[in-house]
Amino acid sequence: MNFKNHVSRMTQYKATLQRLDKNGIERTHAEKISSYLGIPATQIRKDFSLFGIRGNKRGGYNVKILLNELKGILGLNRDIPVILIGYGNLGKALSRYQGFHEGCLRIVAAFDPSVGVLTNKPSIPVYPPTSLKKYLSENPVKHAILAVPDDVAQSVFDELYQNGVRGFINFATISLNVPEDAYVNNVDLESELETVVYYTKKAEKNKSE
Amino acid sequence: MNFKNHVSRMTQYKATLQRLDKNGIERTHAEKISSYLGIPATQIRKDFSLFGIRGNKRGGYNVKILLNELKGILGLNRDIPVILIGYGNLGKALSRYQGFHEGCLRIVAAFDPSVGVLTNKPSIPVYPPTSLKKYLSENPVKHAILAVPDDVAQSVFDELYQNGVRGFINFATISLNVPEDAYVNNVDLESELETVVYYTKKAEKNKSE
DNA sequence: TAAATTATGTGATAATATTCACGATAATCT
DNA sequence: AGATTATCGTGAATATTATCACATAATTTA
Repeated sequence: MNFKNHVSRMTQYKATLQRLDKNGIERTHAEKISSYLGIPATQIRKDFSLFGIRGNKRGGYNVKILLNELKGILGLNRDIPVILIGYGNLGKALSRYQGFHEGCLRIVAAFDPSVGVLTNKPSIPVYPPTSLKKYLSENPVKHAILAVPDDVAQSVFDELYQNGVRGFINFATISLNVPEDAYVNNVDLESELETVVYYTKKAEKNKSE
Repeated sequence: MNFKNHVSRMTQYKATLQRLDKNGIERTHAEKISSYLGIPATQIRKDFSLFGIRGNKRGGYNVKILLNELKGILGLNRDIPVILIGYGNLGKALSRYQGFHEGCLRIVAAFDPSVGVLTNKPSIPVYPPTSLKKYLSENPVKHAILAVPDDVAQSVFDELYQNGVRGFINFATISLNVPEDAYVNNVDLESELETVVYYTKKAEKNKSE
């Protein structure tokens, strides 16, 4: 079983529950979450069931408890340090990305060859790639964001893997050669936009028929 | 039928074919594409079959022809202008994103309230949000990238929709209320990174078992 | 305290997606 | 030319994922 969609939905549930919690809401239920996310309530319950989450017949779910269960399942109930490789435009954007400041994921350092010529003061420490090995031996970070050009992506990946990093989000548009005990989530922004073009055409056509 | 996965794979095939073409390669075949993308060759042929793409028994596919067919199916055989809403860090990164410079997708303008106080010279024209309506009446752009804060995402979406924009990629972490004839692709970077945490744990465990 | 109501939880069912198995055919070899 | 090989194309089989239908439990109402 792959769970690909399940897990992605679980993160959405988590985000929704965080919002509810922040707004001081104490109880919720599948229909409510459904209305926020557009995911059928029955799907939500099925997902919960699959991961062993139980609610209360009548009365739904306690927001704080559910949120903690979701965090536990996703492994997000502790601070997780992440390093950022590549401090170009995308890297900078990610290092300041709102979403990361609220959750438990922390970008703790960036690595980029242009470290000497940075004009604006970066919001996190930026080191030269040569110090990567030393850094990882002192700070055993398990997760990295690859925001580097395609042509160096594989070699950067290899070095990170050799120094213990196992989880990656990869913005380069090549598919990496990945050992079994590592995981890479490829995010191809161009491809995402291209699917938009396809579905938009389709949505407009459906409407006019 | 939703085709969600099919279409996303089709964009990957397109990207691979573009690379092959750029390298001057004239013929390819399903196994070759498979080795680049890690998608089974039989899946690739099945996808092609579904969209009516035919190759040559023995001899595979002509790269240029296949590439054109893929572009045609995806609607990417002409220049497609895209506007960018929100010229913060993420917006800037996207406007300079390599991927977009090679394909047929062009970010033609950005809109941001901070237009007056930009320090570095932007690579595309940046206008204040107030000129959005006028711009769209003169330039009927159909696609937009939403890189705005959560709290304004829905109202920005509504204004764009009212002025003819129908395809969106949305980086805000709220789910938008979307009319039937529009399409929104939500990209939640935090969620993407969270799934990495989950699967990395799982990959490491699998290995050690 | 019995009836009505609101939600959950899950087995059964339906819908989708992927992989397999193999026939067809074009290119190459002998 | 005939045999051999590489590769496609696709119906059938399998696996995965989502939805439905409904039994069940907690709460409220009368």
